[in-house]
Amino acid sequence: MDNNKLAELLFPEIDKLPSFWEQKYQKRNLSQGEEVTRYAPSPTGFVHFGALFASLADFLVAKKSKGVVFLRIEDTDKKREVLGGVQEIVNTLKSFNINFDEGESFGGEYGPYIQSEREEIYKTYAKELVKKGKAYPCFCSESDLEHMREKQEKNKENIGYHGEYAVCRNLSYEQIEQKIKNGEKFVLRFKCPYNENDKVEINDIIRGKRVVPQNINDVVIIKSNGLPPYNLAHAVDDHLMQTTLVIRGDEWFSSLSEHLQLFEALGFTPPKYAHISPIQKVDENGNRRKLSKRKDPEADMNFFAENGYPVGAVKDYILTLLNSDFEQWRAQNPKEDILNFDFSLKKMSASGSLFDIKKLTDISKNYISGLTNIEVYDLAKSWAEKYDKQLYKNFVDNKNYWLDILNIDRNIPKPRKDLSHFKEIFETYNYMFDEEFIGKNILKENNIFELLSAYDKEAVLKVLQEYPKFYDECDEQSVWFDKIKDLSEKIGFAREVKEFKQNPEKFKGHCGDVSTIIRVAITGRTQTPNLYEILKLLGKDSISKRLKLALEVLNSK
RNA sequence: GGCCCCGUGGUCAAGCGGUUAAGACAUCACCCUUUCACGGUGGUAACACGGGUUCGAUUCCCGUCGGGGUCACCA
Repeated sequence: MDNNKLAELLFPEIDKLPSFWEQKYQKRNLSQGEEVTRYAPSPTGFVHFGALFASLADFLVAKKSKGVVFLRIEDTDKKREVLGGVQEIVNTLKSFNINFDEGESFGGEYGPYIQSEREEIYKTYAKELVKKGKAYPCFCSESDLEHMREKQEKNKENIGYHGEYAVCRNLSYEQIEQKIKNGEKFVLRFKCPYNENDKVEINDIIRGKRVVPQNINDVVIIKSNGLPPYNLAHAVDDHLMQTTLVIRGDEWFSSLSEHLQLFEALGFTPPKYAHISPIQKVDENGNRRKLSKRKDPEADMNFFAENGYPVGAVKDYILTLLNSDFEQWRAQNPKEDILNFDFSLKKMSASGSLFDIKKLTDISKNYISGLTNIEVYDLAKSWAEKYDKQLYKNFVDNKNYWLDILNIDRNIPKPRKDLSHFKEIFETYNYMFDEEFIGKNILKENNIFELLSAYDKEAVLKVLQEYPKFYDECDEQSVWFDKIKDLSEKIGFAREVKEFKQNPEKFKGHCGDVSTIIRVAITGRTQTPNLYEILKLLGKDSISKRLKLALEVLNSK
C-alpha cells in the first residue's frame, strides 16, 4: 500500500511536516543537571492530595536543579472539563506557593499549553506515522471491540487489539477509501511492532531498572474526535516541550512500555520517569485504597484550606511523606525554606503510604507554635475572611485583644501547642469573649456541676464569693498566686499541694483545687492556658460578672 | 483471570549480608507542675509465611499469601 497516499486520505487538512514544529520550538538552553518537569492535570478544577504531592515534587526537582517547571492542561477528553477549572487549579497551587515558570496562564515559548489547542501538532506527527507505515485507521465499532474482548476472555488470551484481532490492520487502501466516503468514523491505531514474548528494560528513578513485557496492543493514538488520548499527547508534548523528567502516579507504570514504543516510533528521546505510589486510606473492610475524591474529604486540597491548616504545615507534612528524613531536617531548621532541604526522588518509597491526619495535626501544631502572635493572627484572619465572616469581623474589631490572647505562653522557650488548624481557633478561645461566654451561658452548657462535682459545694460557693476580695489586677503572677494560697488557707484548703498530699485528711483540698474552681467559673473548663494571663486580659469587670454568674447557676440547682 | 508493583511496630519509616533492628506520630507510665499543654525519662509494639544461597539472612534468589495497579476512543 502507498502509505503517503493513505496519509493524505486520512489527514488532508495537515500540510505541515514534523520539521516545522521541531523548528518552531527551539531547543531549551539547559545546563548540565537542569531538569524540566511539568504538572499536567485535567481541567476538573479539583486538586487531589496526590496531585499536590506530585506537583510539589515537580516543583522541587525543577527549582533545585535551576530548571523549569510548567503547567500543561490535559483536556483531550472534553467530558472531564469543568468551567473555570483551570483557574481553580492554578489558584489552589498558588495558595501552596507552587508557581510555574511557564504554562497555561503563565505564558512561555512552548505553547499552547492546552492540549485541545494542539490538534494540528498531534495530527502532524500522526500523519507522519501513517506515512512510515506505523499507524493505520481502524473502523471497529464499540460493539466490535466488545465482542473481541468477550472472545479473548473466553479463550484466556491477552485482551486487546493485537494479532489476528487487529482486523483493520489488513484493510486495503480501497476499503479504507470506501469507508471514509461512506462517512464512517475512524480512530488511528499505532501498529505495534512487538509480539507476545518480547520484553523491554525500563528504568524508573524510584523503582530502578525492571524488565517487563512489551505492550502488544495496537493502541489508539488519535480518537474519533480528532484528538489523541494521553499516550500520543504525552509523547508529542513532552518531546516538543522538552520535558526531561516525568513525575506521575504509578497507575501509569504499566503503560510505560506502550509510551516508550511511541517515543521510539516517533524518533524522540524519552524523558526520565519517576512513578510515585498513591496516598492511601484504609476502607471499611480494612483494605487500603487510594484516597478517593468521592469518599474522602481530605483527598481534596480544599479540605485543608477550609479547615484552616496552614499551607506551610501541609507542605511540611507532604514533605515528610515524600522524603522521610525531612522531619529531622525540619527539626534542625525550623524556619528554613523547603528549597534548602536536600530533596531527592531517590529517597522516595516505592510503596504507598497512608494519609495520617494525626501526623498532620502534630506537624501543624509544631508549625503554629513556632509562629509569632502576629503571624498566627494574620493567618487566622485571612482564613476567617474566606470561611467565617462573623469571626473575621471579630478579628478586625478586636485585633489587639486577639494578639494578646495569642500571646499567652507563646514567647517562651517551649510555646504551647494548642492550635492545629484555624477552624478551631474560636472554639479554643471562646471563653475570652463575654458576649459568647456570658451571652450563651457556657457555664450551664458545659455543665459546671459536673466539672466541679469533685469539690465540696460549700467550699466552691465560698471560693466564688470570696475571690473578688483576693484579686487585684496589678499583682504580678507570684503575688497573684500567693493570694490564691491565702484564700485556700482561709477556707480550710492546703496552701501547698505537697502539704495536702502528706496529710490529706487535714484539708478539704489544696491551692490547685481552688484555682481549678476559679478556672472553671471563669472559663467553663478545667483545662486552659495560664489562668493569670487570662484573668488579666478579661479584666476585673468581666471576672466579677463571671463569678456572679457561676454562683447563680450553681444556686439554681 | 493475565501481567506489573509493593510487603520492617497501629501509622510514616531508617536499614542495602553480622545492628541491643534507628527516629517521628499515636499509645501507656512516671517526673515537672495551680489545670491542661509544653518539656523530660522510660515502657508496650515490627522484619507476612515457607523454602533455598551463605559460617551467618530483615537484607540476595524462588515460591506462597496479602494488598495495590493495569488490561478504554479516561487521564
